[in-house]
Amino acid sequence: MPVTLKDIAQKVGFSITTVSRALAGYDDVAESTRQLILQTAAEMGYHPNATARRLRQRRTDTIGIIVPTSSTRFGDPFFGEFLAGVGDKAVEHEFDILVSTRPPEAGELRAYERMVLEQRVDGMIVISTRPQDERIAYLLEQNFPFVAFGRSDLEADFPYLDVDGERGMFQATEYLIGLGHRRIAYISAPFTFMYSYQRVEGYRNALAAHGIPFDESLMLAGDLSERNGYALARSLLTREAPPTAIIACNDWMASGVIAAARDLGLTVGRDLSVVGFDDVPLAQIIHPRLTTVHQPAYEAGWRVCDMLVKLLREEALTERHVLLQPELVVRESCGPPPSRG
Amino acid sequence: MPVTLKDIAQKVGFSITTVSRALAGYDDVAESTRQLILQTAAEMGYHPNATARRLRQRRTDTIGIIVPTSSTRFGDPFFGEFLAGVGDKAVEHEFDILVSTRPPEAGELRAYERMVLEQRVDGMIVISTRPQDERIAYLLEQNFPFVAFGRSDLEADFPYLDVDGERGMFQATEYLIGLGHRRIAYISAPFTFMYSYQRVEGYRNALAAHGIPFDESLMLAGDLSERNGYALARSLLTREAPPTAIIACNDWMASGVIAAARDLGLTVGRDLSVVGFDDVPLAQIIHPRLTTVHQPAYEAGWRVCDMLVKLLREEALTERHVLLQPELVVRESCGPPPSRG
DNA sequence: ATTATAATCCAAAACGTTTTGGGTGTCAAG
DNA sequence: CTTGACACCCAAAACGTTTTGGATTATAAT
Repeated sequence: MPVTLKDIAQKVGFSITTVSRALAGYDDVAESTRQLILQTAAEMGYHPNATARRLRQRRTDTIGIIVPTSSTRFGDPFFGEFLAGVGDKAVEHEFDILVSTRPPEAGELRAYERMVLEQRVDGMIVISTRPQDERIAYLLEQNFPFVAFGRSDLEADFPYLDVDGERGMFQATEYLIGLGHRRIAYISAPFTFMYSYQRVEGYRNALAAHGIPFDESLMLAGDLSERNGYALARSLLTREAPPTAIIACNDWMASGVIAAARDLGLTVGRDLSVVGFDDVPLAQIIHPRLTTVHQPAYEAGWRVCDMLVKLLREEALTERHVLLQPELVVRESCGPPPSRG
Repeated sequence: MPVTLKDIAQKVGFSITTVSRALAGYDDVAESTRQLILQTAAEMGYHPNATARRLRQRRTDTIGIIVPTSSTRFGDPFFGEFLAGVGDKAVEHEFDILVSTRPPEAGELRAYERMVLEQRVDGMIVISTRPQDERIAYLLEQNFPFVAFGRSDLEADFPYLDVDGERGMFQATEYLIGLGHRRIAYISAPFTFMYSYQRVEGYRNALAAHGIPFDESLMLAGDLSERNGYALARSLLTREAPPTAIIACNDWMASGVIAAARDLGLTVGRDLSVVGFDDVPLAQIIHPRLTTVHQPAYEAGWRVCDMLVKLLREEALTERHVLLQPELVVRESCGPPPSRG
C-alpha cells in the first residue's frame, strides 16, 4: 500500500536508481529530472521504508536499552529522567531507541542476546552496573558497541559515564561531620550494585579524613525501599547508643528513616540528621525537606546517549570515561547533633 | 561477520531454502537433514537477522510509543509503571517496543509520522489523550492500528483503555461528603488532558447526588506540580470562607496542598482534609499519609499492550473499550470538617 | 573524423530472509 | 512397465532500498 521507489519510477518514467539518487541528492541527475522526481515523490506521499533501508545499509540507527522492571524499580523517577535524557538526545541524532524490559525471573542476558545477535540495534546502553557485570562481559566478548552508565570492576576497559558517588558521599559525610556529628550511620544500597561500593568508600574516606574510626555496627545494607529504610532506622535508633545522623543511599530509604524518627518522637533536623541520595522530587516534598546528594539524571542520560552515538558514528571516543559531579543539596533535615543530656 | 543462512547452507551442502525450512520446522525436510542443520546452526552460532526477516514478512513486531518529556513529566512514576507494564507484556508476545521522546517544542506529529509512514512499527500506543486529539485523528486517518490509553471526544470510534476517572472522583468526593464536608474545593488538572473533564464530572456528579450546589469559586485548574498545588491551596485557604476539604487531581499537587496547610498552621486530617489522585509511592510517604485514588498504572500498561497485540495479530478485538476501576485508598489525610468555632 | 569529456541515466547486485512452485527419485500398486 | 504417491529437495522471486560499474548521448577538443 505505501508508495515505494518503484511506484515513483513508474510514474515519472525513470529508473529506480535515478529516483533513489535524485532523492538522495546525488549530482548525477539532471536538475529538471530531480525536480520532477522530488515533486512526484511529495505528491504521492513517498516515505522510505525504514526496514529496507536498514537491511541495505547494514545498520539500524537504533539504540537498545534494557531496564529491569523489578529490583531497581522502573517506577523510580531517576530512570524516567535518565530515559528522557537518552531519548531527547537520540531524536536529535535521528536514532531510535528500543526499550526492553526484563521481568523479574527471566534471564536478562537473553534480552541482550536478542538485541545483539539478531542485530536489532547498533549499540547498547547498560544501566545500573554491577560487580563483575556479566552483561558488560558479554558485550565486550561480542565486541559490541555500548556505553555503560556506571563503572564495574572487570579487568577490561570499556566506555562509561558515571556519577561520582564516592565524592558525593564524601561531601555528605563531611557536611555532617562539619555539623559536629561523630556517630554517623550509613544505610547502603545492595552490594549487587557497583555504586554501592563507591559510595561507601566516600563515607569511609570522609570519616578517615577527620579521624573518626569506622564503626562497622553503624553500617547496614538496605534494599532501597522506604519500608526497609524505616525498619533499619528503627533498629538503629532504638540502640543503646544511637547515631546522631543517618545517611541513606537513596531518598526513599531516607524518607523511611524520617518516618521512623517521627514515630519514635524525634524531630528530624534537631534530634536526628538525615541525608539522602538522588534528589528525586520527593526530597523537596517531604517534611522536613530532605538534604540529599543531587544526581543529574537527565544529563547523565543524554550524555551517555551522546557518547554512544559518537562511538557508533565516529568509531572513536575522545572521552571514554566521564565522571559527573553530584552536588550536595542542603535543605532542612540536618542540624548539629543534640547536646548530650 | 554474523552467520547467515547462506553460510550454513554452504557448510552442510544443502540449499538456503532447505536450511530455512529445516530451522522453521517444516516437515518436508528429512529428519537426518534437519538434525544436521540444527546442529550446524547451533555450532556456528546462527541467529536470524531481524531486519531481513522484517523486510520479508512485512511486519516489524514492534510497538511504538511516544512520550512527551516535558508537560506530563516522564519523571512521573506513573509513566514508569505504565511503561513497565507495556514492556513486560511486550516481551511476553515477543514484541519490541520503540520509544520516542518528544522534547518540548518539537512537533509531536512528526514523531508519529516517522513511526507510521516509514513503517518502523506495526502499531502504536497513544498516551495521555487530549480533547480533539490530533494524534488519534492522524492515526485514524492513516488507518494505522493503535490503542489509546484514555478516551477522547472525537466523533470517530477507536480502541482504548481508560481508568474511570469520573467514578474515581465520584468516590473521593462522596467520601468527603460522607465525612460531613460541604465546602469541597477541587484542583483540576489542565484541560488539555481529556481525563480532566471526566474527573471533574465525577466531582460535580457527587455534589449533585448529595444536593450540594456546585460553587464555581471552589474549582481551580492546576498544572500538576507540587509548587502549583501549594500556591493554589494557599489562595483557597486564606479566603474568607475557606473550604474544609481539597481534592487535587494528582498526588503532587495534593502534597503541595498539605505543605501549604502546614505552613498556615493547619493540621491536615483535622483542620483540613486532602485527597489526591494516582497513588504514587509518594502518597504513603508524606505525612500525613495521603488518601488518594489508586490508578492501576502497571495493569493499564500491560492491558493496553495486550489489546494492541491482539489487534495486530487477530485483526479483531473483542473488547474495544475497557474501563479500569480505580479505587479510593483511605489513609490519614481526611477527617470530619472542623466544627465551626 | 576521431577522441576525450562531461552529463545523464540505468541494469543488476546486494542486504538476509521466507515462500512459491515446482523438480527428482524411490517405491508400491496396478 | 506404467502410474501414482510420497519424501525430499531447491531455484528463483520477493520484500524496498542503496550502490556499483558501466552505458549512452551530446559536446568539445584534436
